[in-house]
Amino acid sequence: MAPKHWLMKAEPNSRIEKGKDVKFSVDDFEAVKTTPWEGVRNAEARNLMKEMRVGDRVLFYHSNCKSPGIAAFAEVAKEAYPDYTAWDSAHPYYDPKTDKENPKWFMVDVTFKDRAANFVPLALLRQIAASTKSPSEVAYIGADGVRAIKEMALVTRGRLSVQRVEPDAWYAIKSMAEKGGWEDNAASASKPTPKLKQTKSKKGGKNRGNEGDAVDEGNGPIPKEHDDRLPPLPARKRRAQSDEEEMAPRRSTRIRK
DNA sequence: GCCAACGTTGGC
DNA sequence: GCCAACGTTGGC
Repeated sequence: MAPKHWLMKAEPNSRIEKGKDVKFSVDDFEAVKTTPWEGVRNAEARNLMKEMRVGDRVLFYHSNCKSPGIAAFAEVAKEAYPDYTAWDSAHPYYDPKTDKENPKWFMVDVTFKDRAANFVPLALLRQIAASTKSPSEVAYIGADGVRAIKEMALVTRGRLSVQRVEPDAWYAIKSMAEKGGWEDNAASASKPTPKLKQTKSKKGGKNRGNEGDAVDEGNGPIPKEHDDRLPPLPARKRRAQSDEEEMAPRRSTRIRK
């Protein structure tokens, strides 16, 4: 049967969690090609991964960064199996409440397919979703594309790290990634992003691929775990209600305002 | 099993 | 770095 479509989020910027860098950018993804999508600690996201089948298509999304958006296309390479990182006490997403007899968390393997020739910023998707029709630059996605984008979980709820995507939305985004056509700043329309003159040094050889703009997280060297033995840490890594374990009743440190 | 407090997600 | 939104927790 026809492949289904999904969206999966990863963080392109370095962030240290329990001593490990959870960064997983499109460049990291392209370099490893296939990765276990470990670290998902949210039940709904996990359930969606269990529905995935080999060959399903995946939008690879850059999250929690300066220019969030769709950076690449990928494919499901292996169906859900227990996420062993939940049992590794040294792992950032260790979950002491689970055990091997009765796995709670699952992951799939995902294979990198193509980089988006044009990074598709969340801001553009929001802009499309906010209007009744697409901006003229992306008129080619048609009414169906607009409708489907309006309905994307990415736009309507945001906080889920693994989402279902309907085919029309997938095709619309695929076209946008291929054709582009929008102004660079259309994406950041609502946001005052002063762009400096581009006298900048053109990012030297290492094009980080964020055509969206140069987020560039500290050009740090790619984290060592890039050898094929160590899987990178993709996915939303938080969502772990794990630490705390049995102790620590909720403490009220909340001081807002 | 309700629901308010709490913590996390993640855009901005 | 702020903070809105929202999922989770746990007291009752």
